[in-house]
Amino acid sequence: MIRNPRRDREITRKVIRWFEADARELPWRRKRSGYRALVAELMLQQTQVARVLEYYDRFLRRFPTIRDLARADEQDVLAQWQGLGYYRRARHLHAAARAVVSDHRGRLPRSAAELEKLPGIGRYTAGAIASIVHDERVPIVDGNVTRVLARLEGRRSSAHDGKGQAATWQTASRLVGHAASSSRFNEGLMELGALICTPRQPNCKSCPLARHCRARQHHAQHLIPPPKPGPRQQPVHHHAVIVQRKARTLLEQRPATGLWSNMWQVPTLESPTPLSGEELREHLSVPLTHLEPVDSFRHQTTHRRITFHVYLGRTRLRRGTWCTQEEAASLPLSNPQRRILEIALRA
DNA sequence: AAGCCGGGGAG
DNA sequence: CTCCCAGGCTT
Repeated sequence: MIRNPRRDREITRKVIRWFEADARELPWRRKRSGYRALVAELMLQQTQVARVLEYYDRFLRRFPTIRDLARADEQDVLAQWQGLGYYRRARHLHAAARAVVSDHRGRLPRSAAELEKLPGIGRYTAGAIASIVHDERVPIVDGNVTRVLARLEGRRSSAHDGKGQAATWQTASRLVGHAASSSRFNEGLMELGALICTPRQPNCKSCPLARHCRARQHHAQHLIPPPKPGPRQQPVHHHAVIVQRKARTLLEQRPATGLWSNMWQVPTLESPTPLSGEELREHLSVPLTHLEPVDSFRHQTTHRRITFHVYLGRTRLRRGTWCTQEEAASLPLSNPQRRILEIALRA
């Protein structure tokens, strides 16, 4: 590794200048505060900006301060998060807010080291809040930065394994050490990855770092970083039974761990294979007097290919949580379960 | 080090 | 279809 401080400083200047000229106007950039950054960063974990835009302002209107969030019921927080995915983030955000109120007098810590002690905040998120809001000189590495720096340094191998990530953190740390503004350099590097140095067809003609980019010098932009093999999706079958009685629908809460934890659903039985009506009636948590299939659809998550088999059922059972459509709308539901309630509305 | 956790958009 | 996304936690 050849050190070149002049090159490093030039790179940080180029990134900062480009960012100041071409950065998008995003809600969390309008006003800066630790709380606003905290909400934005948790929502943005493994989630694209366009998707977060649909949630960010609404969430802040519902929970204007970190104390409002700490006071809220977890089900309310989950309901605000509904549809955004990775719901553990919502519970982490809620727990972090409560920790800040109980341990820090309601003031979010300013240093990356203190922030990283909060639930749901790892090295990236702590560095992002500390550097972007408070200009602390700490590096950040997310998916965008991994790609930008791998190309900039022409590191073809192992961008995603332990060694590759360590090298990327090293590079990010070295560069931010030369930056006139940690805030604008760090955010600029991510913005560059999102807008210019994109995974498939990077727009090198518009890139402020084109002259410094080793990958471009070797015409290897498309080879870096090598694609990361994803997990294989297992096929599973969810048999969901709509049970209605006097304009109310029977719902149950999912377990506290695993997929869609603590969220709600119509009585649903999961199985590796499709079940017959008899098998479904035998093993469903609710005794049925009637059962008929009405619909089916597919739903994908990172680790599963789920086929939802939707049924209409009847029961004599009176116990349980029977909800009107309005009540159900306020509960946290997965997207497929929300779709099933739409089917129930037409049934 | 690898698995788990959502959902949608791009190509 | 595949790959990716302002990752973190658990095992």
